[in-house]
Amino acid sequence: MSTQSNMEESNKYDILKLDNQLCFSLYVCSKEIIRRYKPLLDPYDLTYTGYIIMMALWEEDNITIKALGKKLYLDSGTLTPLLKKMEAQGYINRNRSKDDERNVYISLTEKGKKMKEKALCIPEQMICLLKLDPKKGMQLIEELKKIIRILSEADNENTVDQK
Amino acid sequence: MSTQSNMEESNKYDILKLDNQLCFSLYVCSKEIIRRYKPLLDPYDLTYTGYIIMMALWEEDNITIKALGKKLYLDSGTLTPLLKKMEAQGYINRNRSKDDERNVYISLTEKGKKMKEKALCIPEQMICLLKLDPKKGMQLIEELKKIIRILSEADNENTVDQK
DNA sequence: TCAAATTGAATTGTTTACAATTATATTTTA
DNA sequence: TAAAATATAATTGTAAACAATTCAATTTGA
Repeated sequence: MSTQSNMEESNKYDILKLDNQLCFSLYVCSKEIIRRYKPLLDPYDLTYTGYIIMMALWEEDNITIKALGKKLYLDSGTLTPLLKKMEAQGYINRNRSKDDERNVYISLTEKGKKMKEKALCIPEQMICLLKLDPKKGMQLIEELKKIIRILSEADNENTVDQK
Repeated sequence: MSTQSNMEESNKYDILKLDNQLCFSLYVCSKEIIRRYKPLLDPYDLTYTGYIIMMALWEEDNITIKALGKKLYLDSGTLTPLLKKMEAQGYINRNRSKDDERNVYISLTEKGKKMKEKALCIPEQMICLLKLDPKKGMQLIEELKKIIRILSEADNENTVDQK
């Protein structure tokens, strides 16, 4: 449909068209989905970023900010203020390690743990809204992870020489 | 690989895992790609958002902020300050319509038009970095557009009744 | 062992992004 | 035709996000 057809003449500027930009589609798609999370997360007074922090902790509790950032592809500049807010909200605790005082461990409070059960309806509702076929969805996720992997490998190639 | 295998036991909380979240993959993928645009756009002193504004205008020059926002999925709160900056940089002009003074038309300056030719290497370099197979890439784009379409249809369903 | 390098979190500054509101212009309708 | 409704940009306020820097703790290695 929008791929090259012999009806529309093609020219060298086609690669500059928004319709042919993978990144633009990703950018719009991710923003538009995240916007739809808002009403689902409002009852918990969490933003999407707060929600993925909770998901990371439900998978693995009591991890450092560093490890959390690696999982979520976020840095301390984003996480630190957000985690302080979530601590104030009673979802998590922040504990500086006695062993190595550089590390701050984040752990779930009872409230944070209890939320997991109630949160089950969030992805359920989102899958429904997206009319997502589970298989198709997982395939898409795998494609995206492949891209993410390629990018981080490209980074490594540019940094192996320094040691 | 990360889909259901009979090795790992599955439980009802699987849908809450980051690995199974389409939105999270989209979010990371789009952020990580956009971050890689930075060095390519720095020579033009444009951010990714400025770049997609340019792409929109290269496709269709002299359109209203409203139309630009619809194409790019951005609202005036984002566009107005950015367009003012890009006008100051000499890429575009902003003209309030004489016919209907509510409309502000955005058009490319000569500098803005000239950039199109030089910009060709930007998607080229990105495709190379992503090691993207053009066909696979377009398929992925179509999948993403399908999702975006479903979301906007869902919005319409919730607003048809008001008239 | 102690200076230098590295690490992890926090801070600072800038840019995006969106919701909600405001201001102005235009269109509708009573 | 005047009031009400609608449309478009601009503004305001808040939250993310990241780069770059700072600070303190730890590790390395000379």
